[in-house]
Amino acid sequence: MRMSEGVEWALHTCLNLAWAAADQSISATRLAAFYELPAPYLNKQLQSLVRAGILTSTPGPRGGFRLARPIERVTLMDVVAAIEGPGEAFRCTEIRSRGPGAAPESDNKPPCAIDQAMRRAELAWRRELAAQTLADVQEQVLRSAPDAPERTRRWLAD
Amino acid sequence: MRMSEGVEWALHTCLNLAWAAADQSISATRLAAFYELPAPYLNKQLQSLVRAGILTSTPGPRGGFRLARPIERVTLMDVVAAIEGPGEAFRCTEIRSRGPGAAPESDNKPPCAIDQAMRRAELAWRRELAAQTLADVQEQVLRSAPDAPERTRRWLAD
DNA sequence: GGGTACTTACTCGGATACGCAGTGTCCGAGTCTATGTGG
DNA sequence: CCACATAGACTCGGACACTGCGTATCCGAGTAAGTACCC
Repeated sequence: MRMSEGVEWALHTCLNLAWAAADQSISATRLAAFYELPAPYLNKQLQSLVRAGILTSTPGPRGGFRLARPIERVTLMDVVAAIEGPGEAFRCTEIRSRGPGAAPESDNKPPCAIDQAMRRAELAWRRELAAQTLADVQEQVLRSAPDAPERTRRWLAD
Repeated sequence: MRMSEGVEWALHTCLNLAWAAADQSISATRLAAFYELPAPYLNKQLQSLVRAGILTSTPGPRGGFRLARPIERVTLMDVVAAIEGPGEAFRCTEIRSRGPGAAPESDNKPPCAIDQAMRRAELAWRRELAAQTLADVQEQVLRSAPDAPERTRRWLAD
């Protein structure tokens, strides 16, 4: 079970957009160059964020991407769901109702106990992701590297 | 991010082994037939469980698989780790230290804030998985379908 | 009748193909900007 | 000098190849049981 690498890219990029001026659009090319990432592929991920309503995109020269809303209202769950999709990691295929060991019809009504247990764990994961906003992460970065914002802002403006 | 289907197979199969007599080995072929699963592939998954110390295998006629220890001491985390591997879903590739936006050397010492946040969520997931044993799931099944154990035991003994 | 060697059939275990999602790349539609021209 | 038309360049957006992992399968090594045979 491996999460898409695009999630890491999207999170870092959203933070970079937060450091920059709020009313400034930054092109995918420049955002990609900041980390030496393949620009077209990052663009693909950013489009997912636009579809999810996290970013807004403006075409044409001087265009690019910007945050659709303040990062205080963007949770890690939002970004993960935008990139990875809303589907759950564990998907019960109801094998209990197949084969000679299949339970009678009446027993299929109660939910699969294994599915329930796995869902409970995954719900804890999602809850933790939803509890943390990008602003929280931003604050954490500020504490460990106070000069990061200014340095990022300068490079993006260059 | 999709979890391997083998996890579901492994969990159901471990419960089936728990229903059967503890000192009885059951072959992969019969375990697979119970749900009409491809026997060789299920065998592959069971081998992972053996390597993880959850099952023990005995070759030769009348051989097969059996639980290595009572299911009270087998958590969902054990099974998931055995099939999916110990690696974490989100893996920080440290893109912050690449490219022109790379932080100075001294700033690389503090851990990546994004990595920390993602680890926190994944830790909650793992904690919830480790908190539930197969015995808990078994008990849940008993409440919703009290006749399932006897039915499973009979079919496997047939 | 009892012990022994052998054959047999069945089991796990690892090595081998196939398919699909994630990864990476490319080109086209749209739009703003800058320039050159005419009034 | 100002307004306008035009050409240009830059942007996003979706459509097109490639790679790696998960899926599925097969065959060989090993073992216990059952059997036939000999003492």
